[in-house]
Amino acid sequence: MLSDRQRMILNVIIDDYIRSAEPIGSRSISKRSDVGYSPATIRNEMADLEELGFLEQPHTSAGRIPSIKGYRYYVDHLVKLGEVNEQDLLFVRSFFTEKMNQMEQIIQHAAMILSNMTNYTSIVLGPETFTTSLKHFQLVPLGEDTAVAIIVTNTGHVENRTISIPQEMSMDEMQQAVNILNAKLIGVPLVRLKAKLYSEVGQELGRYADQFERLLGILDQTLASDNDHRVFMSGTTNMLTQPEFKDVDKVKTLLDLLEETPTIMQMFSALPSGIQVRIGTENTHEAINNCSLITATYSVEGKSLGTIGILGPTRMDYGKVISLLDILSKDMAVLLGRWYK
Amino acid sequence: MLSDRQRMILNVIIDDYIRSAEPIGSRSISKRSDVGYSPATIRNEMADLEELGFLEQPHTSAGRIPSIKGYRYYVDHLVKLGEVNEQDLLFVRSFFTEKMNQMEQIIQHAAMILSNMTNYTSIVLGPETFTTSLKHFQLVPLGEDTAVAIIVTNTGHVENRTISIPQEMSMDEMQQAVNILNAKLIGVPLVRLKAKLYSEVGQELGRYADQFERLLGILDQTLASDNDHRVFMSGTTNMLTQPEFKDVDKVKTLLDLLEETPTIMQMFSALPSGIQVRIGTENTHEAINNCSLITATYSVEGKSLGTIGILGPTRMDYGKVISLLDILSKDMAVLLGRWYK
DNA sequence: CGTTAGCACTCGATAGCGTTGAGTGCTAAT
DNA sequence: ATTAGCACTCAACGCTATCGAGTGCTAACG
Repeated sequence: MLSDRQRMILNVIIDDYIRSAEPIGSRSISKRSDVGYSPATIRNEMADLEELGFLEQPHTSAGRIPSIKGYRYYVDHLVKLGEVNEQDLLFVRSFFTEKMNQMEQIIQHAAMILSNMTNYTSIVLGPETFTTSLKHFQLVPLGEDTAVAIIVTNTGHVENRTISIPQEMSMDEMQQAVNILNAKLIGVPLVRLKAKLYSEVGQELGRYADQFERLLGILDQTLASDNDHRVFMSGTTNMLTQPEFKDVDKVKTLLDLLEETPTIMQMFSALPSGIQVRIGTENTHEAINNCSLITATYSVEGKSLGTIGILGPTRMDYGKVISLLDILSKDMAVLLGRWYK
Repeated sequence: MLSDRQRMILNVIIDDYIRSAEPIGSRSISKRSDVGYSPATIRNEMADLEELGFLEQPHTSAGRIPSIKGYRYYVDHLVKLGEVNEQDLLFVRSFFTEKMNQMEQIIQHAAMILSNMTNYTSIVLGPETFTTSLKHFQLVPLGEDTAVAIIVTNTGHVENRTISIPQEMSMDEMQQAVNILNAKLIGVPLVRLKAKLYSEVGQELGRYADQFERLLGILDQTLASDNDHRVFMSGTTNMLTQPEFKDVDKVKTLLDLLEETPTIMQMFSALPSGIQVRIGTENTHEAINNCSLITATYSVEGKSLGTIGILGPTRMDYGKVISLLDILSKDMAVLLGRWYK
């Protein structure tokens, strides 16, 4: 479809544009030592590339910038994965080798590393609920009529909620019910928990009637409240340093989007495994139509655990980001693998 | 120091400027129905006020804007506390009357209400650690060599951390040690916990030697890790809608500041009780030298629990914000009072 | 025939310049 | 003491000219 020379030129244009954020002219390309053609020749090729839809002109007599299609081709065929330099690699690894024994800590750090090394915004989703199961359920009395309900999952995630205990229920009764729940429910995946509660444990606890009903409510509340605990972000303000976000209005819509956890979850859910690149309008949300989102899933034994991603301008250093995500997703998988063995 | 008329004029200028964000001229003041003077008279007074340092002129032939000193005078002597209208009051209260039984939930909501109602950025600090004490300490085994350490405080706050258990220590031994710790340490304020650990419990657990040392480390880790859990923010992007933040650079320095939890903590710590207003350069941090920070502490039985605050441009609706903070801090005190009775 | 030099052309960006109008300070009249 | 009147200032706005980076086309070249 494209000649070697066209590919070369497209490649150079995109590389340069990623660095400079300004339209690239034929002269500047011609001057590069690795390009042996005159500006005129380059111009001809550029005109062709534009006709094919790989390049765009902001206006006549400006240089060319890559189009979405151009970026797409670049990502699919041209990009050289930046061989992450030794130093960076060590940096990444060192972050993970310290005593990092809590899952959320690992995830948080991953987000930080990503945003620090790329200067874009990083988004990390923790493991999906359906792979986690209940490890322990407990009530800790606080005062006369309050207690803390604590749920521990096999991933080491702890969810807690302070609840008020109905007057007519004694602490002892409560504790007894909790014991039964523990006996029956440990090991059950969180998503199936509710169903299991009603079906199996229901009969067993039948005689506890009222109390049981309340406890269910508590468990339910606790489970419902942790939906947003699993999105981590870092470097949200990095966006502001990019020249494409000089306009405050764009910044606002973008930052507002990032604050809406449900939207983020939705964007990240149902992503195919492996590395995905969504360029500009390929993204469903309008607010990021001039952004690119690169995501990588991390998984253990074939099971997808979660997703890490980088959000930056369409003019993004794809090579670097992709290779970084690749490394990091694998490292995370190894590290998190512990919890799932 | 100031004549009645000067005060009136200063008041009008600041009120108008807060609304319009644009320099106020003599004509526009004169035209107001409640001002019976001609522009010329107003001009004379304005010139005097400027000489006294209450007003500033961005440039000759522009209107006047309040100076820091002007705002200060306004806040100290002129501001009419916006009598929060019935509807808003109900709105605030309704937010709190629902089943809101977890401390962090209350605080989070308070931050949300504040930012929603003011369109500025709200910052809320949860109760200081020294008023909270240990309620419960527990280990939940996860796998062969890992466990979750859970600390519950009397405020209903739960702190947790996944830890790895040294090979040479059996779960039973561990559990035994935990039991002793619980027996000895419940009720001890968190800040004194560490000292108490070494002094009192040390001897008791002497024979557990090694294990004890490890457990200490665990408790220590857990306590050290929750320093930033207590700052809540809402409406950070509201800043962007203010005309004084058209400039992306200012926005960035500001948002960066807000992301540094330690700095925020530092800013809020050691604030005198009651309502405080820090205008412009009265703030220590340069990044908010064109902002005003209004804070209110909330306390139960004379003990200060925490702080709620609003960060906005110096051109801020002081009357509204102050009265809102007043109401909210009192409501929060009542609500949180439960935990401390 | 592919490549390149030359040249006219386009158009955003920048600078210079007059105009406008909001606002001031001063003076003299009320 | 207040106000009307007036000259003055200055940012904002719009207009025009200039500049230059970059293009597209044509013709010449190897």
